[in-house]
Amino acid sequence: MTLSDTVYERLRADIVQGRFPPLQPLRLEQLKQQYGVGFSPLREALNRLQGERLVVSAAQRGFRVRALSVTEMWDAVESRILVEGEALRRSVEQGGDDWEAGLVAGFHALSLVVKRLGAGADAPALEELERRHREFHAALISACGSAWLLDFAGTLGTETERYRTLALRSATLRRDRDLEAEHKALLDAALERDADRAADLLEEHYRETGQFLEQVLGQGEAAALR
Amino acid sequence: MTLSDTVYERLRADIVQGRFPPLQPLRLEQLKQQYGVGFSPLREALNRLQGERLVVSAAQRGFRVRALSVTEMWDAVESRILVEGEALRRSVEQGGDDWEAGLVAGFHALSLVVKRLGAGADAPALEELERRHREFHAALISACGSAWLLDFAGTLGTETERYRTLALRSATLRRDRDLEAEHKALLDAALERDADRAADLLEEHYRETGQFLEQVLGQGEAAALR
DNA sequence: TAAAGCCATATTTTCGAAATTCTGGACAAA
DNA sequence: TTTGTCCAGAATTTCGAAAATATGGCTTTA
Repeated sequence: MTLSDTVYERLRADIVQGRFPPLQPLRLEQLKQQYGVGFSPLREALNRLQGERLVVSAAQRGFRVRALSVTEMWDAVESRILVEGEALRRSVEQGGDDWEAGLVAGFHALSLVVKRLGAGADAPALEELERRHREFHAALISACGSAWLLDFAGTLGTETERYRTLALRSATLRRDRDLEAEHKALLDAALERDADRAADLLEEHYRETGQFLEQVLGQGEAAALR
Repeated sequence: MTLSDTVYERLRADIVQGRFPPLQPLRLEQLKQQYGVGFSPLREALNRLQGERLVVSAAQRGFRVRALSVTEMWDAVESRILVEGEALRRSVEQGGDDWEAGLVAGFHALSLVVKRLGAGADAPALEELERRHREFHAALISACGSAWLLDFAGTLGTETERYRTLALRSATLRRDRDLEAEHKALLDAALERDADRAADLLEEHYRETGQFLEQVLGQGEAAALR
């Protein structure tokens, strides 16, 4: 693993988890201090992040964290529904035993951390929740057989993760929403090989999240979107 | 425009048009000579190309041109049908006067170069054809309103372009296929605001191209896929 | 003969200095 | 007052050398 790779991962995490707010200029001199590396690995990492649409750059004017907006959030959510919906359908149709095993394992791991959390949820616990959530959804579509769909799903996943971390800083999940039940229903539909129902549930799941995000972002953290 | 940008575009064109064959190692010293720049802009360009999946890299082992294969080609084609199909539907539903104007203009420009080509087609003429073809398809989906779908469509477009340029070097377009008619039908369906028909035609159009590519790649240029 | 260790060479990766380019404010002219 | 120009400071971009790492052939050993 090169220095570039390390710095890439650290920068990525710092952006996704909102430690660099949207639109913040990423000054090389400062990052050099912060991460303790030279210009070269920094610029390489930033160029790669540009490909994932986490940063933007203008010639001779350096890099900035990409902006967030409610409009853009809905675009990401709807695109995700399209891409992951199709990937899920294919997985349900083509997935083998190992796919099913991965699903069950992923759901169980997610349930455990959800229960453990209960009411109190500090930052590292939320990160763990986010990670297992991501892994469960990755497991759902893992047998789709398309590298491109998985690629796009990954990009959209980190994109929407930016909004989730932003929202969860100011609000806690609505009590009237039973996330565990939504995931359980998704798991059941997948195991029963009901592709249409699974895709519908996934669509519903993501739209709900979108509405939640819109609500929170609209009121509380509007400042963070500028 | 920085040196990085320039070198990025040149490298990109050289890969897409097959002047660097698949799997070819991209040695920095050689590229340095070839493009007359230092290491920094080269590595930045290569890192960005990695994000577009045109090159791959392994730590301490440099960069290579990404491989091509028939399997991967079909994945790209099918993903393209999904993404552009949805984008086209939305464009047909939401597109305004300027969208229609762009469509008609794009189709006309494409027809002109197709007619001018006739039988003889040298390399620069083929590049022009490819450009207008790309622009017509871009115009079709340009009013979809989704930055993400346009982004994915662009990536898949350059990916499939790699296969087209490879195939067109060894084979000429089948005579029994009337590309102009296919495009005309697509244009008509779009202008008549028949989203379903347009999407079906687009799907057909891309699948036909896929079969053509499979045929050519399977026999003639199989060596180029390794 | 086969396997393991080692060295010379080729290549990538990183650094810090130098060159280039932008920004914002002060000053002058209309 | 407004507009335009110029300059100093700040930031990005580029370069070439130095450090770190892989590769392939050679020798040694079992």
